[in-house]
Amino acid sequence: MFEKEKSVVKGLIHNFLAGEGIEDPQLEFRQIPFSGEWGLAVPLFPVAAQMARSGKKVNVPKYAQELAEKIKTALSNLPLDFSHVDAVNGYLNLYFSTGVYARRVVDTVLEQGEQYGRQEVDTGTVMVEYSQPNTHKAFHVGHLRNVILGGSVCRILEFAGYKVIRANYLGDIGLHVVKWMWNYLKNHKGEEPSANKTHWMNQIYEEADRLFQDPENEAEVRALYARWNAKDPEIVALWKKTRQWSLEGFNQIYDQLGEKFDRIYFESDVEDPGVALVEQMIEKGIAQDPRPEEPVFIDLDAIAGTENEYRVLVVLRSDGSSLYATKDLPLAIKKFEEYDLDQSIYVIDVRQSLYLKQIFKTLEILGYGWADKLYHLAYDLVNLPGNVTMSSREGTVVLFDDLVAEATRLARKIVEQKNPELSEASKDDIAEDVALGALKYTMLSRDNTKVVTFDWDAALDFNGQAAPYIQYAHVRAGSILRKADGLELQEVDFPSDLEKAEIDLIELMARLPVEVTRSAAEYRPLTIATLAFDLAKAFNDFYNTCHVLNAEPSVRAYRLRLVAAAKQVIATSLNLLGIKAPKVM
RNA sequence: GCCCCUGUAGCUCAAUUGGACAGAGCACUGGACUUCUAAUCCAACGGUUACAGGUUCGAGUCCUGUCAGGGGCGCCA
Repeated sequence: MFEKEKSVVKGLIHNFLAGEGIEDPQLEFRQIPFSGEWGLAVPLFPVAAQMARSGKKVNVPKYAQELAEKIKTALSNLPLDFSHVDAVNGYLNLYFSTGVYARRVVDTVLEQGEQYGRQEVDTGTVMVEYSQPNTHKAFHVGHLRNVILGGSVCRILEFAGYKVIRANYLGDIGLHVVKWMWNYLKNHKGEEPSANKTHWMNQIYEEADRLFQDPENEAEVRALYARWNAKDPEIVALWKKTRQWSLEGFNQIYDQLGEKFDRIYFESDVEDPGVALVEQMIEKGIAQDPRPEEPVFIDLDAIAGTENEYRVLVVLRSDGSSLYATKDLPLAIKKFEEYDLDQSIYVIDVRQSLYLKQIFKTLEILGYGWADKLYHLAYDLVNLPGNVTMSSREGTVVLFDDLVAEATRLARKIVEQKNPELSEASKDDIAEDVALGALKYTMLSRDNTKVVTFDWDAALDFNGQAAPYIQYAHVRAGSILRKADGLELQEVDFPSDLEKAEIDLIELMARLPVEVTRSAAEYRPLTIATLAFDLAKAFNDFYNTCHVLNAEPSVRAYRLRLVAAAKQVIATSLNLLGIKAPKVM
């Protein structure tokens, strides 16, 4: 927003330093930490350090301060809209005229509306593969982190200028599917899924998993697996039908979460191509085939000339059946055949880091030039208190629909208290927006590399640094604007003696574009989550200290614009996190 | 044994990527609703950034080592 100012200032400082005999100085702009006034800070330590390195005997901090003071004097005629300049602690601080800055930020936000913050600097097509659930099984809190992270990263990348293709990869084959079908045929034949399809599918799966412990049952499942492998038409038909149920169940969940996929890949689609690819790799001498004693493998370290870095990747079982690696290789290739990708991102938990590194390396060895465009976006697990991993065998898994139901019930109770006069339908909507928002925010407000510890109390705590707090600020802003209906939102000047609360709020709004770029570059929704909270906090502070509707007309005029702009930026940041911003709550 | 991640206030987490005084929330304590929605705000309390060295004008951030926790390392997914 201040590129022009930056380049002008940079030019002036360059000229001055050149006069001092300093060529090609390292100049950068930072934010001035003290709130109350805006400006650009130029640290002069790098320049002073340059001098020190060039042989001159200087005390760096002292010299930096001297330089800052000299430049300050030289800049007596301030260009553009700067009001004053200071030299402090080795920094040259250039302050903007408050009113001019404030108006520029607010006008920009209102002019660009929901496009404010959108960047066009990053272009290209990027595919993001995320969610990747197994059909016929449950959807639990661990899966939730993946979807929420992947979904938010997609929104942020789009907002940063990329064309994003959302991909999902479903585990629709394997022992778990056969177990499920066996139990269905034996104990549930003819049944149809209940309203909550994923829940119903999972119940049958968990029962199957228990029964599988009995050797007699296991033998039956193995027999069914053989029929499945032989492509018995009856079993294939059942598989397709039940897979569809699972898909519909997942779509219920994705709808609720606001996620949509552009391309769905099935494990079953890449199994045969994978086996064929393994045969090719054996022919080329890339893979070794000691079957039947041992499985087909690739000695990556031997090929790459490394030690203990890539290890060994097993690509086919000794009985010829496929593994994850068998299928991930052709899948990667398929993606680049179908789309012209500049980047292909895998949102998968951190435990698979080595595995994905091996897959990427193998594709490089196979000669695919795009292998360097593959990126593993790793995130850590969702554990239970005491760092206990959730396990369906232990019965410690928290299912998605149980969690959402409980959170929604609680949110609904609070809406009932706060706003009893609302219609039942809108109470329901608000409760769901609040509940899902809270769950999403919990997942997105910690770094990808950190373990999320799930506990019910924290998940259902709607106070403090949480989505409902941010949503509430948005509601308050909307409420003011609604009551101001009839008052024109005309462009007006901002005074130079703004309140601290107003200044803080405007400063945060101005940061959105930069944060979008950074968040996209790092695949970290966290930075947006932090900004959203800071914005809400600043707005609530403003709300308490600065009255809008009953302020005198000249003040009211610019504050109304400020409120409208703040509402917009809060809504945009929530949207980037995939969190709904309700109108009332 | 080797590799990766993590370690910051009692608890859960930030920290503009090496910059100015390490900041929030929760909890605890004390205050604020005849005023735009109190799902709010204000104040107070809380720190040897795991430890020890090193690099640097400057280190929570980079390097080395140690300790602690988690994860990964040939036919699981």
